[in-house]
Amino acid sequence: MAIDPSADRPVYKQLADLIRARIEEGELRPGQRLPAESDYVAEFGISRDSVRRAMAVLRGEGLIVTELRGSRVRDAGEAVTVQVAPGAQVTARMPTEPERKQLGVAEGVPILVITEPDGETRLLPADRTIIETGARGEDER
Amino acid sequence: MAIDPSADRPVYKQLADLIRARIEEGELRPGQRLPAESDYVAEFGISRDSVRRAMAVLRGEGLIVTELRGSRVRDAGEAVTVQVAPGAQVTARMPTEPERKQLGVAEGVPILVITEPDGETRLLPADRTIIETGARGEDER
DNA sequence: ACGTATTTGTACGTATGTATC
DNA sequence: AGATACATACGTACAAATACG
Repeated sequence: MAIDPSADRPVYKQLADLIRARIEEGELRPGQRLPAESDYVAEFGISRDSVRRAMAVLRGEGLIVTELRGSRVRDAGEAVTVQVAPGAQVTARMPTEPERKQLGVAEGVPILVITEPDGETRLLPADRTIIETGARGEDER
Repeated sequence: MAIDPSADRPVYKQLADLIRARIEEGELRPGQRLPAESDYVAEFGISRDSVRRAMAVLRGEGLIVTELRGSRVRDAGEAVTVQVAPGAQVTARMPTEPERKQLGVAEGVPILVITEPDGETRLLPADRTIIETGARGEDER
């Protein structure tokens, strides 16, 4: 399994595919540290630029998180179940940068937008929230 | 309003902030074409690299879409309202690349994941979907 | 406490490809 | 055909944060 620079698919997407597959197969497990960018550069003989693009793809998919010390496979984290009133509307979008900071959401994680019947809106981090609809007599959390 | 390369905040984020503000103020309206990357290069005397990073940020936030002919402000598009059964669970996440293609979702747009009480799951593009919950009995309150 | 190594972040340059106008 | 504009991909360099001896 290698990377073919002459293939139709861009190098960085090939690398993203490859790493994604390793994550999905469990070869890279949640919480586990990924090899450094320079490791991938050395392993596949590609530019750091391409490696960083691949990482950006995976971050955008919420599969990994990257810190200054390296990237690791995101672990699901426990989600809190939130009850919403009947008639509430729910959708989702990506947060803007200020929202992301304010809500403490990682990159690549959408936010759930709940509009209650009374017009109030709530923003919740999608990776830590499951919305349960219209069920009777249950509490949050 | 300009960009200060010596500021703490990275140039590309400053530019993203600036363009985001123009969008939010309505100076750049939905559907409208953004200036070309080279225009921003010229306007602020920064590298194309920085401009492209800024664009990537805004794409990631779902604020703009970029095509080969340029970028434009995403227009909300009509959202379809979907009813879900009481007891259904809803969350959201970013699609992986294959999912994104299969569902025809633009970059920077999350997907809603609906799990019905019977275990069936549905994936829906969040930018075109509003979920309305528990429509059993309009005389709830 | 300090310097060094590691790793990612940012930012510049250049070049080529490809699709559109 | 030519100009324009974005996509990809290589290179370099330095900064900043963290970890380690």
